[in-house]
Amino acid sequence: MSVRVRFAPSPTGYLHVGGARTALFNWLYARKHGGKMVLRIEDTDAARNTEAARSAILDGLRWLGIDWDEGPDVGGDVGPYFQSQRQEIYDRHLQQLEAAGRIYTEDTGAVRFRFSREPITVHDLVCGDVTFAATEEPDMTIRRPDGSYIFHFVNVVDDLEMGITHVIRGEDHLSNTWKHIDLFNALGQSAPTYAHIPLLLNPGGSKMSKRDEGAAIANYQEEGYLPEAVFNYLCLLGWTPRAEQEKLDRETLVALFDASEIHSSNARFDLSKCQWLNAQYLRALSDEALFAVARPFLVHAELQIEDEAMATAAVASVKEKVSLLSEFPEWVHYFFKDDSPYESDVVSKLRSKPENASLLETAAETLEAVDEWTEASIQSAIAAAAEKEEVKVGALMPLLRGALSGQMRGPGVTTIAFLLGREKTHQRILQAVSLI
RNA sequence: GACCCUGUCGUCUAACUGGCUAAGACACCCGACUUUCUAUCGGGUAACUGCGGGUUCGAAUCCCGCCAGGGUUGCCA
Repeated sequence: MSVRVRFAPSPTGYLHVGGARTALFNWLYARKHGGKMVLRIEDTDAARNTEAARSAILDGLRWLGIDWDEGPDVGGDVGPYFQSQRQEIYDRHLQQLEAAGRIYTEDTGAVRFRFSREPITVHDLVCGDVTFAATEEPDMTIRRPDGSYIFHFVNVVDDLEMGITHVIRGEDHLSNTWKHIDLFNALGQSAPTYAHIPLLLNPGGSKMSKRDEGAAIANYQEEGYLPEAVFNYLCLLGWTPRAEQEKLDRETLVALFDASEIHSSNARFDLSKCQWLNAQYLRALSDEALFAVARPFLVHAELQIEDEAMATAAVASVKEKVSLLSEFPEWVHYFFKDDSPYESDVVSKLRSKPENASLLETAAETLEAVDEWTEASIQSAIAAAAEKEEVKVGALMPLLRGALSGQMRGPGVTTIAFLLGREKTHQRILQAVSLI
């Protein structure tokens, strides 16, 4: 029997990291075993079921590169893939339960499922065999008086109808799984194989909630994470790929994935490691690819991109210094704007010695005299200025850095000057001198 | 309360069926390098493996008890 897994989010208006990781583990399992990934929208709660809420989930999944073989937008043989459109299917299964004598209707009109009240064992790929004693809970409601159905029932019916072979979901469902198995049995079917994966906890140690930093996948996109980095990081929580390094691409992760190696203890979410991984991915990009992904962030910061080649080089010049795309503007804005203020440590550096003015003026002169504007010629012009002023090159460089960029950090000074061009280089040095 | 899952550096995790000095990554600290850095390189702090018993020549690993954290216990999903 070929593998069929599913991710079944309810439309809440955003994709939660925990949900994303659940989707991701399902996806890995499907791809690893050549199975099908089904996406089903659990929108039985009409109040929350909006188009915007639904697309937020789909967008999040697509951004992460998690695709589905059946579900919204792609269709499939066992649809519809929205629970809100499956009423007749549920009605049919309710009748089946009725025929089996397993339901009864309350005075209020709600329908309850009669538990078998026998011990039930969940055979779980992650947690092993977990046995629940015969329950003493009241029978569970599966249909409301208004005719709509409750989660546990529709979830089971859909998994059954959609031929789901493996249910990979958060551990918060483990305690209710016996109810699902009871339902499967009552419908004369055997339950799928379960794998309950550990929960994602916030740094405080409780279940990640909407409010926690990093809870919504859309935030990662906005803050300049690359989807492959987030994908990679999420894999590392609760599962250890057996590899030399931790930066691993999708194909490798699929190849290494083994559901039985998923841990059973919860994991806290560590944003700084996710950032570190993102930095690794940024560095691995070509200059062109990096510029393509950084560009929207430059535009958002209102930097005017006139010369693409220059902009590409500017972004590339700080590639190793940045871990999020959103950090680029603050590192490169002076390549695009002339009115960026000098940072305070730059001003104090410039004013630290009275002779700094003449040093810079000399540099301006030797740079003006350069024939061809290349990094090499810029380097020798600066060296010449230093020699003329009888100081070390190392004494002049920081001044020039501050004068040209307004910052005491950044790419090499010759690179800054080269990318700025002869004219702006000259202007900015004189501007700095006027500040002294 | 009851039931379920879990417990190794601050965090994520290693440690084959019990066997080297409990390993790595992130973070942090220090140093070096460099014209600078949130970069790079090097080094370091950090876990009596939750606690207490037991089995064993030997326990992170097996057993018991306790404690702690998380989860479930809806006419939410």
